[in-house]
Amino acid sequence: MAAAFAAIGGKWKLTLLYWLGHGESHFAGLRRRSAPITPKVLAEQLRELEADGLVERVATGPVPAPVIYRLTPYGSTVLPVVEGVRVWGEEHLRRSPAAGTPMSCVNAIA
Amino acid sequence: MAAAFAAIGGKWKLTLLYWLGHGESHFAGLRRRSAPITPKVLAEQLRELEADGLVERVATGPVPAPVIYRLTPYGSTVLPVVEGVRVWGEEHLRRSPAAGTPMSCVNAIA
DNA sequence: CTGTATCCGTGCCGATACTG
DNA sequence: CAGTATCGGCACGGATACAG
Repeated sequence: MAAAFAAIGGKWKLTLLYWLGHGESHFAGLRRRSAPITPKVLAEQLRELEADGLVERVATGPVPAPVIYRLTPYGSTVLPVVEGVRVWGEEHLRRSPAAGTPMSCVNAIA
Repeated sequence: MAAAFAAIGGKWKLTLLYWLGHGESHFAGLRRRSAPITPKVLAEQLRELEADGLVERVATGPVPAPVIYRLTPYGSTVLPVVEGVRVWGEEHLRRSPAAGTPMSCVNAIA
């Protein structure tokens, strides 16, 4: 429980994993899709995901060239979990629409 | 995503839901099983879970009498999600045993 | 036994600005 | 484009003590 939470418990990690589950992406792409995340936080969360072996960075050439982020095979194993959370979250929204707004830590709509 | 995180993203909520999924329990029982949670935080998290309709309090008599907490029918719908997270967390522990110790927010072993 | 009150530390996140 | 640097805030969680 706690271990899982440590790996995917960041504010944006589920969102990032969700988008990466839809295909690899570069920094700016993730930033756009996960707005309004700041570059600093995005870099932090990506580095943590990378440290946990869920995500890998692949450089595509000499700078300036987009750096691609993609799920590792291991990272793909969380997708069902992420999807489960997402689906339940939608149900929860339908049940109590207020859930989307009043929270402080709720900005991303994945 | 964000809505789900708001509902179950507290530090102890997954753990509490897990235990409650194993049967209703009283305050002290939850406190013991979720050690080292403090009474203040336990009360907070339970109240939030209650506000989200996942958990209900039932008084069993005049004080001093144990107050029972149990999942609502709606609360039961998160159990699959919780279980998914838990199972993945175990896998993750096996893969990187370090995940259990270095994190700051990792005390509960559910 | 079931909580509440008070105080406090800090982890997490954010804004802004800057660099290769 | 892909980040890093610096600074700051504040909500969240925690310790301890007390109360019905």
